Amino acid sequence: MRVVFLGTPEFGVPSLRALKEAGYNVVGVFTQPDRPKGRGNKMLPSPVKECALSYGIPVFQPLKIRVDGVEDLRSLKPDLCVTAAFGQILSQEILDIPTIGTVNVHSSLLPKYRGSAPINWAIAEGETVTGVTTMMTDRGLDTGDILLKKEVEILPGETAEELTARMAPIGAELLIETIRRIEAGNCPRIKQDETEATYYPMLKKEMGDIDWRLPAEKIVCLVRGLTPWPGTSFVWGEGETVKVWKAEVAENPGMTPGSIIASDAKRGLVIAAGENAVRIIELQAPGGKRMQAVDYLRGHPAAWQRCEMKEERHG
RNA sequence: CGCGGGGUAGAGCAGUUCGGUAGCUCGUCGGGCUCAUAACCCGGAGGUCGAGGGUUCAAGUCCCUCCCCCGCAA
Repeated sequence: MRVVFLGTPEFGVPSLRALKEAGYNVVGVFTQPDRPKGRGNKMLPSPVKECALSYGIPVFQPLKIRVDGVEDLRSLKPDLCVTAAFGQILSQEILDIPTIGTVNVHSSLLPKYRGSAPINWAIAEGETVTGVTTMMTDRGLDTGDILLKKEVEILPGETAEELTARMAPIGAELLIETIRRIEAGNCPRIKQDETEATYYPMLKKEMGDIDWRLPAEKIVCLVRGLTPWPGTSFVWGEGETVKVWKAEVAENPGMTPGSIIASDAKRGLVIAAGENAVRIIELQAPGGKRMQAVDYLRGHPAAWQRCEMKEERHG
């Protein structure tokens, strides 16, 4: 069976690797073009590209696969296409190429959390269980028929980064099982229940702006869900943006949201929220690296003076 | 060469403008006080100031080169 894999970030790597190790004939890999990344704008290949090259699989990086990737894909004569966090929308023309169809590995329990950032959103919404779903890709956004699902528990305090790393191999395993059952002709295939469906948008930088009027519980979940990107932050005093890496719910003696309840090395950094308060455990100041909040306070003994929070940030 | 911030004791920082004995908070070690404590008091250890070169009587500080870390941009 000729398989073409489409994926970009780290999440897809275990799936690609699993296909190879299960002995499938991966005849080509599509991934996002190398883009200038990081300091100095160095061009960096995607994790999936690196993995593909290590296996000697031909790599294709069309800017828009539905425009300039169609012929390449067709020439590979795939029986099956597999997508895992590819990052581009497939056209019907593309979907029609593989004879069996296109299987997508999606990191939520569909039809919940459709969209490009299901793991982040599941955590941000305070879920305790999520999962991976394999589905037949169709024209819609994560709307295709469900093949197999596997639940994954979200651990207390777990960040999107940690959970993604944990779910990627689970997705890979489910993918192989899915393909085996497709080959065997006994793979379930059920339509998604549209009444149960939820869609969540792409992550944007501004989503990480902390609104202290929200309940502390909500803010803490947002911090976990948006780690490491886009991250959560708030503005401290005179325009200094402080990034929050780790936080927990603390008690609020009744102070107004955004005011500082504590900021010393003994009690830590505690800020009042709409309900309860948020203790910031790990933070990152401009130009600095992430550090324990108490460490930051040691070097900035007057930090408490800059306590006017901007409460009217993004409504 | 995309833009910017930074590297000083185990941790976090000040000192660099204008060269002149290496400082602060915390931790750590020893001692003391207390029914007791994340409290308090006294004392000690711990630093090639990222690396190399240059200027100077004298460089953490001025000049040149390099290395490393971080933010923006996705």
